[in-house]
Amino acid sequence: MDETRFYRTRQRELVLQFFSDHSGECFCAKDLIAQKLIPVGAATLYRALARLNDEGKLKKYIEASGGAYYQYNESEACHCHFHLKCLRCGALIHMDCAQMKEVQEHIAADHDFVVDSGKSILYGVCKKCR
Amino acid sequence: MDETRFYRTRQRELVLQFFSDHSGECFCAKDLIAQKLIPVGAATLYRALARLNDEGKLKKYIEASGGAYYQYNESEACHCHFHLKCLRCGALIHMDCAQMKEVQEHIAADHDFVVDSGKSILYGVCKKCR
DNA sequence: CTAGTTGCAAAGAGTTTGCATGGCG
DNA sequence: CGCCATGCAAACTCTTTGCAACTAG
Repeated sequence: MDETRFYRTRQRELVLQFFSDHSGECFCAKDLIAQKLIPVGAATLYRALARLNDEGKLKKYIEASGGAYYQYNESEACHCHFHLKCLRCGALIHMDCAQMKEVQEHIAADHDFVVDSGKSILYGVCKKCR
Repeated sequence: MDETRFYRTRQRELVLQFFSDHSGECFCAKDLIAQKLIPVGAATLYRALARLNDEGKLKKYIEASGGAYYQYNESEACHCHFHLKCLRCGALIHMDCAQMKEVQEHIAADHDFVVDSGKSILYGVCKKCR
């Protein structure tokens, strides 16, 4: 049994609370620390982000430049939810679309690959920036 | 006029040659340096990769962990070429598939977003790892 | 010869880790 | 109380930059 129990601490609550208050927005650790958006030590913040991501409460994205961004994850179960990220303005668009589910099925059937839409971001150029 | 002319140097030729010889494979700067795959100084390698990417001769990808990977760019025009990356074994699968072209058209038409397949990686689990 | 290029080493940026102290249960 | 979590600072990793020597044109 490798049952480890975790404490519910003020700091992790603060982090989760912050993201919950800014649902829909993305933040990277660097900014959260530099702008002191969450009153928590840097190391603790990194540890909290990693754990909350593991727990599925936050969603982690890798941005085009390679930086890690986090966002509050409201819809755990949605598997037809892809993200579109504009390379020009940086907008993150949530694409809830039934047809994309078919795409996943196609890839699974014809390419033997199970896509995790939650971890995949499609990069391109949005309407406004074109 | 800010016309800067560039020299054709042995080092940059070596880098491009290496990628050309390993067309279809991806490498990150770190590995190229650590394994001494190209007999060129680290700084020079980084500078060469950046420039060759700017020139369009190499293609740069950001991997899930945030690391930058480069690949020889043979077909500039191919826009139906997506990549599948296995989250377990790390395999990078090249998916040349006409149906994905339709997907891009769908996203463009219905979501007003032009996807750059060369910059987008779909994450998931490959056949072997399932 | 002139200006871009190399390579070393040092500086940076972002993230992780070690360890003593603090706090949840 | 035991054990996990915190926070500081130091360590790390990957990448960029400064600079003197070098080389393509």
